Amino acid sequence: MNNKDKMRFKETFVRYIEEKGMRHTKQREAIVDAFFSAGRHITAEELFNAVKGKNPEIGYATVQRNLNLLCESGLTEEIKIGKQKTRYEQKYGSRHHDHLICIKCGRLIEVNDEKIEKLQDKLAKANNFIPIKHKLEIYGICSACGKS
Amino acid sequence: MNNKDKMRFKETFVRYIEEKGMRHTKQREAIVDAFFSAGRHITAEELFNAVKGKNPEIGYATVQRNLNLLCESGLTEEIKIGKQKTRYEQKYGSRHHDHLICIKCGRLIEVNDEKIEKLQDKLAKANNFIPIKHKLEIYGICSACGKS
DNA sequence: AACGATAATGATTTTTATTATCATTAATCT
DNA sequence: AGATTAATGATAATAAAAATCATTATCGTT
Repeated sequence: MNNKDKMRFKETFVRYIEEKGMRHTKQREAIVDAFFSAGRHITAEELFNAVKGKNPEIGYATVQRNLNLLCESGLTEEIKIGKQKTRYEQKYGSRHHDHLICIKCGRLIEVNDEKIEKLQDKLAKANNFIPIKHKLEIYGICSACGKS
Repeated sequence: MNNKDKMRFKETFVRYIEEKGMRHTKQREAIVDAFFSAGRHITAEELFNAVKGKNPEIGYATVQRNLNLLCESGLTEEIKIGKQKTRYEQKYGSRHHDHLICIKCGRLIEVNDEKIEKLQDKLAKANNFIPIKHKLEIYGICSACGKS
């Protein structure tokens, strides 16, 4: 995700915050910034530690709360895999994608298939179901783990 | 799921138990039986209450443990949706299927599309990924909720 | 059928992630 | 600047699932 996307992401979030009559704070800013410097699929705890580097006074609850806010705004999404703790993935600037999940090393590979997307919509409609979003996870062995 | 399937399911489970050097107990029997009488997507708590009807002395931990065993054996699968508590779905005798999930009423609709299945395998292989299983969940509004 | 080894049970505690509480702080409006 | 009230941070509460452990029950062996 490039810098332009980051700016847009932050602007979108600020707009969301303002629309809900919420306030802009140093902590929110720090959390959103750290969210980008960190890896694509981060846990609340990891993000907390990352933010603490520059803002030692930050509280865990604040990080958790703001991650929840980001999710509510639709800019971010929770990823839950098996017994792992919830990870957060930012959605802005990245097209929708599905995940290949390695059951050996836990690697997440982002993939997309337009045909599958279309067939999913068709499948939903055939059941008089209005599709809003979907989640496709394929579990298996990644190329690295397949060699050993 | 008919009675024949139930018998096969139980036999398969017994075989699994024996292979692992585990023992057959009244509680296991009662839990597996209740698992069938109950709905298709049941929580550990619901199953516990169901079993307690006929076996008041059953412990919660025993139900949980045996559900975990069923999952390990592959006969049963966990379904986690949003913040809901884990539900368990028996897999034996029912072909693989995906889920349409109504975000209004929570209804689970089981669906299947052979074309999607094949494209998924293709997608995985294009990434040098060996697919083992997958999970497709389409969230949206079901026909009943769409009317109101 | 009784014995012994040990798996399973059931009551309870622990763990772990997330949410709620609440006094204090700080952002925003007038 | 002052008032209002949202946000924070420390902590407690929740809740689901897993771990612990003394007791019970299963099952192969005799």
